[in-house]
Amino acid sequence: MAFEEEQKVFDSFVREKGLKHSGQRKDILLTFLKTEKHLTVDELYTLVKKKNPSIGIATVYRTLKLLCGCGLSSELRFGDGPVRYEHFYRHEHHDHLVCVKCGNFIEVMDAEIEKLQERLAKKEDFTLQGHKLLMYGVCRKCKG
Amino acid sequence: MAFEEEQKVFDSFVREKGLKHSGQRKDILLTFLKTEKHLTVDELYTLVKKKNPSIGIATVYRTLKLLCGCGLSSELRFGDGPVRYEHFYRHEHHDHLVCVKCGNFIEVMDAEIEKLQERLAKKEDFTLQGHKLLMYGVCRKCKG
DNA sequence: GGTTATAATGATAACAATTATCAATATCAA
DNA sequence: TTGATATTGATAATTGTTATCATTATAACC
Ligand SMILES: [Mn+2]
Ligand SMILES: [Mn+2]
Ligand SMILES: [Zn+2]
Ligand SMILES: [Zn+2]
Repeated sequence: MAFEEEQKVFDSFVREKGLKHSGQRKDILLTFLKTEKHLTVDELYTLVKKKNPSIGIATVYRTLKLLCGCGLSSELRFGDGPVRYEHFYRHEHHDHLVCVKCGNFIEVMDAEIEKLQERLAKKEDFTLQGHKLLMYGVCRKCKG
Repeated sequence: MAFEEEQKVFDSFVREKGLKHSGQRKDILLTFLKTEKHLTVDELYTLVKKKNPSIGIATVYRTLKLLCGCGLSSELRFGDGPVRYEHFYRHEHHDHLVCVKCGNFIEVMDAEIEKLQERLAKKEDFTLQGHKLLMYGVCRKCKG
């Protein structure tokens, strides 16, 4: 079974918090890990049901919260619609170019932008902990 | 009466779209304009009711959509919770430092960051139309 | 000014996403 | 093995928002 490291991260988190393991959590975790996409709860729920048809959607909500808590995942919010979850563990920080035509997005990173944000925060005597930068526009494909 | 320019913007929009004027829309517009805050629908609804107690919240939702449509306002989405509306007309573009302790936020602008976003988009052959940058952390006050 | 087509309104139902509740079940330390 | 307690799935409740619809208001036309 792959994803030993990620499972170890989750195990420590569970132990540390006095939680318990469960088959459902394992199914959800592994399905999430093997699907390298920005998934909604519902999309992940549909995928996990193939492996475990009796799973409840509430458990998917709850488990994704845990995955965010232990640093394996992080939330992504576009306009309205449901929250999306992306991989976080051992994935470099990145921001997103969101295409307003097709809905796809491109992952990008710019060290200078990151640095300038720090400078900006310092100017306001603000301790920066994180940020979300969403850039909207039209992607290459959709420009035809 | 103040805000003649903003009212003119709204008037042209209404005329152009074949809509009609109404007392409610005027009340909502003026209350929005005189309140220089990042308001939720509910907050604005509460304020407008002081002037016009019979107003319905649906009309506030509808009118804020119009204000965004004509460029007088724009939406702001933090984590979860309701959408906030801020002034847009004749307000320079800016981004936000959001304090995770007190919930307040600071408006900031950095021309270099803006420029670098353009560069980043161009590299991906992406036509940039706009962006939302939220920076999370702890503000001066909350650091004690 | 009165007529009339049509847009706007407010109440409220419907909806979507999420969280809370709870009885039944599973986990795991002792 | 036992027993305290965490987890589960179903589903009710909640929140924020949009849709519906009968009634009312607006404004172009005469
Ligand atoms: Mn991503
Ligand atoms: Mn602002
Ligand atoms: Zn596209
Ligand atoms: Zn603060």
